[in-house]
Amino acid sequence: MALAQLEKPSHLDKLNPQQRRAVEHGVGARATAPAGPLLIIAGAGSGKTNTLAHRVAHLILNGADPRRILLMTFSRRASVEMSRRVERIARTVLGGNGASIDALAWAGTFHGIGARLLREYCEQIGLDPAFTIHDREDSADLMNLERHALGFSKTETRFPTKGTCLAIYSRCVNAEQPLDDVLNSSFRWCAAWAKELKELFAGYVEAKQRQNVLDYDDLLLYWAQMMGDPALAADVGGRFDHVLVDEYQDTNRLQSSVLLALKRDGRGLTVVGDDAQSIYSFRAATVRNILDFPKHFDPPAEVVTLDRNYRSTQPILAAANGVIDLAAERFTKNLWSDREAAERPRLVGVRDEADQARYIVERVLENREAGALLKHQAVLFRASHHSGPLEVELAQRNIPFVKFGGLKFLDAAHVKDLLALLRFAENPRDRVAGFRLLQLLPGVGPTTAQRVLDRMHASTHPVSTLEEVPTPARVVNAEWSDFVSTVVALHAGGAGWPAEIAQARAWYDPHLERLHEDASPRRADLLQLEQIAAGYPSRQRFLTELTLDPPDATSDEAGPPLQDEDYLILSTIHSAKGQEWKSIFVLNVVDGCIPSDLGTGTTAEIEEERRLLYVAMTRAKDDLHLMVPQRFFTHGQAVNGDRHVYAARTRFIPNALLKLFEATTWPMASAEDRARSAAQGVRINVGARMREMWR
DNA sequence: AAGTTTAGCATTTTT
DNA sequence: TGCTAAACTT
Repeated sequence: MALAQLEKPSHLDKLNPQQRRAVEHGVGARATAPAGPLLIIAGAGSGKTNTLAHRVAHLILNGADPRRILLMTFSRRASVEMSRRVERIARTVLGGNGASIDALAWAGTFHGIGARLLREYCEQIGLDPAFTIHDREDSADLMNLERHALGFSKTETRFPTKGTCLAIYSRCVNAEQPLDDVLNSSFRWCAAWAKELKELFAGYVEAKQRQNVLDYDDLLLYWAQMMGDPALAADVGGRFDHVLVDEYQDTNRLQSSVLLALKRDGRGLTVVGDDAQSIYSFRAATVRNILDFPKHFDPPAEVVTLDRNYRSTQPILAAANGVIDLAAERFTKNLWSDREAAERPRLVGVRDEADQARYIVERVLENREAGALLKHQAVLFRASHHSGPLEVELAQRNIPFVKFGGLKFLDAAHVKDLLALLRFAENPRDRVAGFRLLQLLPGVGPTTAQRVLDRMHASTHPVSTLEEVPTPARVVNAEWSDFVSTVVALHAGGAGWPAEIAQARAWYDPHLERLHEDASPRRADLLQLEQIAAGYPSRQRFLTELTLDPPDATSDEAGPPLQDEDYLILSTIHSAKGQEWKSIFVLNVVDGCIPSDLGTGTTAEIEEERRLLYVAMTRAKDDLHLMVPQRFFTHGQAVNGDRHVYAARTRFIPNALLKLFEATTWPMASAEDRARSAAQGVRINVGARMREMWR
């Protein structure tokens, strides 16, 4: 490895001076210990991923042990990409001869790394190693069980729904704020229920512990708690020489607590982010983490700012800068680029969502004719359902597409059923899984299910207790014994993985047939699940990884396109984070969609919506189309009804910014049409109108 | 106690 | 509109 230092460090040649500073910070021949903390403020398209990957590779090439590097990214996708790049850079430098470097052993999301550490340290912190992890919906279900048990579902005035309760709980944990503060700041309408909520949360926490399950928040919370013990903290922190965190603007208080506990003096710590792209405050992320990072340490962290954009043409950047310039608070500098281009981004007025879809399809095909792959073009939107009409148009015109964000494969009932069986076999105390599973049997309802689970729960060997439970009154004997023996066999794990999933599917199949009219596409989904399962070494790993990184392919009849096929990208703006495409189309750039009219409309929320538009715009390399449909048809009427509302261009692009755009209408409007739509210049809240239709 | 029907409800973004 | 939860029937 030392030889690498003697070679010309060609991998640094392509970096600009700031990037190079970020990469080389604290790395040198004389440096024996990891350097002090580093903050990289990296604007959109400034080569952030590349810089971070180079830094990791550079550390390794200078003798850092890749097994002692912790790299935390926002999503699994980002983590895979980062590992790939690090390896490529290192391989290039070392040439074909040297054995390739060890892969990064500790690259993943905060939650994924947390889960892994907790499995490893579970004995020290009194956690059963067979714990299972609840996804959001499972957590809400458990919250609901508790909500019923405490009688809050039958209150005089309506008690918050399970989802709201979980959201409140989750914010308390992630923001490290007391319940009263959270109620006051974010859930004002639930403030009257403070006492009951506290009781509910206490019950929820106890239930989780009894059942040996953790929710998403626990993965961070337990980790943070573990770091509260000096000996454990030293042990865990001592495993890593370097800790690097990507997308730091989207981390929350709890995550920063974990991080600071890992590296209290900041040595070896690198965080990267851009406050202008902070879009996850609904998940309790706070930009204060990134802003306050330098002064956490003495001496303060070194700050390197990357403001040269390599992605977008200058006119696109000018427009994006224009939008973010109007933000109430700005911390980072404007980006600059030397990618000259004549074309300004387009602001395209269309009549309605159907025209919007037609315009996009035409443009996408045109681009393809001109040589741009579909994969290099993306349609972005605020909310998952905004792409509905476009999806219809794409299907009609036979254009393949993949959608990111929104409904997950795992949300489908049949997939959840099968996973419940596997999870119950893994952890027979998991009540949410058991409750769902038992009720699949004809003749078992909530009461019987509860009774069986109670009995299992009272025992130290829940599975052998299950074997002793007599067949419930209305259940067919054969069905019951079939069920019990399946659970027993899976729990024992004799068949091995992934054979177990075939076993589970065999048991479930008759139930699938009985419960669903459309059994065959669902069966195909389960086969696909089995394929996915084969890629994991064990049931536990499969369940854990699947919960932490759910596949986002929706199970359309067409099935997911094959890898070598070309397809158009559809994505929520949130899911588009960190990515780039040649052409970008942003749907519904109107008030009511961006900003979304949901939420209470606080200044902070509005500002986040502005950043969301900024993120969407800065994904574009060569062309950018912002779509502004004028009419929205309202739901709840016959297909050819014409009740509709008018929308106004988003408030984030006021008249003063119009010079930065090429304003067009499509199809080419006649003079009267244009006059008429000009007369519609009233700003109307579309979403509110649409909801009013149901009042 | 299960299973079915109807009434009432909210309706983003995700690890 | 599409879903969940309460009310109703078997």
